[in-house]
Amino acid sequence: MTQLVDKPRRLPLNRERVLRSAIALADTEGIDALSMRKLAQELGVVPMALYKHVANKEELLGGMVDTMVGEIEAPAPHAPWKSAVRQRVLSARQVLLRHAWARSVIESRTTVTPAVLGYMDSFAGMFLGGGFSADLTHHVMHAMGSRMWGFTQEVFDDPAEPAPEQPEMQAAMARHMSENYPHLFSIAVTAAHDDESVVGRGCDDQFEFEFALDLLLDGFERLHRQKWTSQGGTRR
Amino acid sequence: MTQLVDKPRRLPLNRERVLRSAIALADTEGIDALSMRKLAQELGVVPMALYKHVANKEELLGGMVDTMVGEIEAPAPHAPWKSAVRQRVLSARQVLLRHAWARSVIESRTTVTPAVLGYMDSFAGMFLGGGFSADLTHHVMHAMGSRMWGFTQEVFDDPAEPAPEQPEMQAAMARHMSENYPHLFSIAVTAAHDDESVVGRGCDDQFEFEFALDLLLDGFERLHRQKWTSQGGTRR
DNA sequence: ACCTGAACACCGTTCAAGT
DNA sequence: ACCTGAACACCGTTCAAGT
Repeated sequence: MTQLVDKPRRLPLNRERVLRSAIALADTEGIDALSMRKLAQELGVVPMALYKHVANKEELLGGMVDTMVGEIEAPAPHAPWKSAVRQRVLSARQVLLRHAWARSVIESRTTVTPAVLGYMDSFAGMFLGGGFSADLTHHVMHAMGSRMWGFTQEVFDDPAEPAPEQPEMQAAMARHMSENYPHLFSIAVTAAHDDESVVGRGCDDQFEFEFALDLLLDGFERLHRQKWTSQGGTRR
Repeated sequence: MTQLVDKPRRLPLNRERVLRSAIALADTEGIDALSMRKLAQELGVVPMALYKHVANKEELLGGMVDTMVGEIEAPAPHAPWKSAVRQRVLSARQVLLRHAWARSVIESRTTVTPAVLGYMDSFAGMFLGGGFSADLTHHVMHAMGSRMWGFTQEVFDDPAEPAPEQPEMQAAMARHMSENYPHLFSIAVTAAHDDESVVGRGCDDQFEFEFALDLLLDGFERLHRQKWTSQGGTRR
């Protein structure tokens, strides 16, 4: 009957603790740094111990996405569809900004968990509830794409890198840009225009996101008002 | 002076041969199957031999993207901006369909090579050439996002899996869907409606892509006509 | 029931050496 | 100049064993 208290008897692992720790690790170190081995180390446990609580790495990622989805606000109950959608997307965006890894995990979407399906379902429900036909809702959901989750493909950005301090370097880079990529240069300069920096980072991502979002929502609204249907369009 | 001919003297490696082989491997086996070691094996060479022609894996991927970008049609020289953009995006889409790996490689865009910048530059040039202000062009480029490359975030799809043959299984799945995800179910059914299958794969990706693309282009056109400017909007 | 040790089949990349 | 061998520091995961 020795005292068990003396032993550093860490509370036993469970799924929630594994997921929480994985999310914390991904939040702080980035998704690439999240390996089963590192996660186990973080939890003071041998790698294989994790496999009792999570089938494999894929399921771990799925679980992480599920808890992230849980953080997105529910749709406002009696709001008109447009503001309900808008608010929800922006809420998702806030969550995504807290969990930068979620973007890339959702992109490589081997993870269509029930929670994810549930989110998409309730998302579709906002359009249907707003009187959209099932047909239009379908296309509109596709058109939303990843914007449903609050992110855009940021395929376009940093045409100019931070360029640390040296004004000489910056000038050389600006010249290089203007010579080789005149169009990108001119739009970068315009964006920076009312900002401090000249070439780099003069871009308000939130603004760009809402610009595209509202463009889409306005388009949806127009089609909805016109009772647009794919039968009347060019389908097949 | 022995005959060199007898030795299986394979033509020496060079960057192009490495890239071509890498693309072929990624095209057929998928991007995950592309490792430096497998690629070396394919070329009948030890892994380290590759590093004489390619700095590291990152640069290999960059080179692959560059040759892919080269396959995208140049913009039609005298076409109005809208059809020029439209045609170019659809051409990019054709290329992307040939090289499925390109999507994910561009997404994880550690690869902003000169060729990629060149493509984006000429893309921006189509709007500027159409009379768009630099300001509007900037926002419009962001709104295009990955659609510039001919793909959308296919975050929404296969809510129902192939379901091989068993009609009993299919029925069970349909019931499960309609109970748990009623909204997704109703829009899936509508999409499948004029198709053969009931729940799965009733979706014409090309149609969805063009739907969203045209919605955006129409939106751009409207803003352009209205001489929209971010100063007049809600910016900052 | 839960955790561990040792092992397997992979990665990308380095360094010093071969021809 | 170009390629090789052996090694390092990682992966995810299996299997049989420990408590």
